[in-house]
Amino acid sequence: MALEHALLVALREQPASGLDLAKRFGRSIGFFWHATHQQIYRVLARMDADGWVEVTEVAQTGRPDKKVYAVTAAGERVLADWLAEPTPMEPLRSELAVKLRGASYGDRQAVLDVVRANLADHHARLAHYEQLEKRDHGQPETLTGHDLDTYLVLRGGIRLERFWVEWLTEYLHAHRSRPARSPKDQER
Amino acid sequence: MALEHALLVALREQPASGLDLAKRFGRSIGFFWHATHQQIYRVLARMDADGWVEVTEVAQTGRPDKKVYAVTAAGERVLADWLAEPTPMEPLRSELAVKLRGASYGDRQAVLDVVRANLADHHARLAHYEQLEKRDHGQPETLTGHDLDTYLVLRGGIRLERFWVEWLTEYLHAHRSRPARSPKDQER
DNA sequence: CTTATCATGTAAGCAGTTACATGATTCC
DNA sequence: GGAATCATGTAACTGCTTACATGATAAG
Repeated sequence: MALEHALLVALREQPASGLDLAKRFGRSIGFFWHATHQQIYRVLARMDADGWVEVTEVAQTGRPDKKVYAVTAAGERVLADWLAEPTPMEPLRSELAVKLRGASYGDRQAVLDVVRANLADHHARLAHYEQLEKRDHGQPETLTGHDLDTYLVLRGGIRLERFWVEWLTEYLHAHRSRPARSPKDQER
Repeated sequence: MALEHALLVALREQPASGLDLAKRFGRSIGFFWHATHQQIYRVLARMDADGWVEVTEVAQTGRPDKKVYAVTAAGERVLADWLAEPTPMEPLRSELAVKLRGASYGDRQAVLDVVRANLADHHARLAHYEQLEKRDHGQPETLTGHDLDTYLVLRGGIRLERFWVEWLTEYLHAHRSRPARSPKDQER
């Protein structure tokens, strides 16, 4: 379970409310982690009870109050300890990969359409990430500390999207080279 | 939820018992899906109740009986329908990525050690997959149908491990080029 | 006047992990 | 005699998702 620790990292970058965090998890941190606001609220409440974070209620004009969370000294210790722990290799769990493998047990063309749709999504994301790279990280050679880490995680996002684009392209290409005998033929 | 469908794919390849499936999920299918035997037993029981699979009790000499599951006609239909459904882009959830991003909030050297350990694991897996490719798929140009799909999913496993190796190598290299001022310095 | 955004939460349920249990057999 | 493998399962728990609820303001 690492949502706690992902939240600690996010809050050390910048104290924030639950909804702020949910939004950030849809952006930069979201390259490799995702969480809904409900889950974030629950975990935040637990972390507060455990003394890892502290809350400041902030009144806003024309908007509901918000609870801004910040990491406590105890939370900093928890995070530092976790960072030094070994992380076991996590197995990827991909529904699309199961479909690629099982394509011959259904309508092949329909699966290829699903693959094409996913390929388009990954292309779009890759373009978006590459734009972020150009916009936010002008001269990466000069970066150090946390700024360097942020950049390198974005690099990971880019590399991951390239992995998807290349793999799905290979899949489509391999099946284009070996079409069904007749266009409307069902495989068997 | 796709474990059901992953099991349907596995059982269409070859009818099997719960433990057989658990073992297979540690191998080829395991490139992109993983499940423990307890989870498999539970899902298998539900699929049996739903009429997606049927059980044959097989007596064995010197071993406990086993229940061999096979996909029913209804199960085949469920699988075919699912294969044609669009699959939303799934966000990757990586604990290691969180550590990369948060490294400056702990002992940087300890995190680099964690990264090195993971890099070694991914190197080993990559070598293993490449060996499988060489051993099981001599001339890939000749493959068609399900054999081609199996090969292409293995290709995905190889590409994914390369992604990890390249990304983690980039991370280590970037931090080797920008060392702490003094060897025992703590970052801040 | 409706929709979207800000902001926080409750409730119900499913998916998945971890620990434990059983009972026989084969290997060392 | 002890450990490992084959084979199936129960029980307890955690993590996470989905649906729903509230109540205000800003934008179209």
